[in-house]
Amino acid sequence: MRAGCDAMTIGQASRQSGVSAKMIRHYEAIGLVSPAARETSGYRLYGPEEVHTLRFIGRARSLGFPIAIIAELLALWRDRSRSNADVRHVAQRHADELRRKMAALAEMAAALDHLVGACSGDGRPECPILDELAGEAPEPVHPAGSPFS
Amino acid sequence: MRAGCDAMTIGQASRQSGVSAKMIRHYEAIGLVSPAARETSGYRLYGPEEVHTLRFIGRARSLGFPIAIIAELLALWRDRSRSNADVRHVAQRHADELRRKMAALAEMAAALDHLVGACSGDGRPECPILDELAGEAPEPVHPAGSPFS
DNA sequence: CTTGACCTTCCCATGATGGGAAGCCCCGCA
DNA sequence: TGCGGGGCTTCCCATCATGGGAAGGTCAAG
Repeated sequence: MRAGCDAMTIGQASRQSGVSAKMIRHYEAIGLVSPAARETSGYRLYGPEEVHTLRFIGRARSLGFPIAIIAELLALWRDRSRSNADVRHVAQRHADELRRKMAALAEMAAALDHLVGACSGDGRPECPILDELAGEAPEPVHPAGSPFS
Repeated sequence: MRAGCDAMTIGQASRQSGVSAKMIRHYEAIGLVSPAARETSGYRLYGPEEVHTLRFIGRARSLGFPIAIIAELLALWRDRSRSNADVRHVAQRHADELRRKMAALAEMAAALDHLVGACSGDGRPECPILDELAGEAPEPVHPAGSPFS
């Protein structure tokens, strides 16, 4: 494929990659992608190669990878002598992180469900939810351990 | 209980409430709590009432409530003519939000698990994870006649 | 009086994203 | 050739909750 024949502006690159122009500039500013070539006017120029990279970044973002990890993935992507074990390890660590966050949310949701279940919602002022938040829980939800670390 | 007899500094209030001094000042700055009384020296002074409020905030935070919603909860807490239905509704909405976030994470984790499962991690450069991120997915989710398993 | 712990305010950083302003550029149309 | 509209540039600000750290004032114990 001949490069340089189908250069495009940031708006077109944005549309083709699914990454907002704002984000493309941001990724350049923080060094995630190398500075784009410039038109004499100062406009950034993107070729299919760059768009491909941006799409890679977009997909990684949609999987929740943080920018720092995406930088690692990009380096591995470009390194033809990489080991897929390294890539797998990075992905595995991120999956673990996602599960950690899920567990934290699940814990909150469970506690919240319990409170909501304890509140009749019949329009009176008495409210176990507020009582619990105020620390005046008439009965401990979990017999041991306060919600604070 | 008589108020004003056991005033304390921000550090003590922090220890008793479990909310960091930094955050206590922040909550005051953004108007979540009313400005603390001041010692002649300029030190903030907190009584049991304020500490109680801070603990309320801390518990709500530990359930993942955002500050804006905590402000609502505080108002309801103080409103003796509140309806527990209102409180329940606020809590319910937050629980829904938590579940929404959990679902998003679960989706990412599932996709990631699939990729990790497809990568042998045997040390060679070939890596389905990078292939997928690059958009060169060799096989759809259900392998339809692909040469590699 | 010194020392050390504690307090004050102010600024900055996180992480990823977006909004918006001021100003330049480019293309098409009359 | 001139103009208008849309796209591009940079720069600043906001989110959301939290913390780090500096410069300087205060207090209590030794």
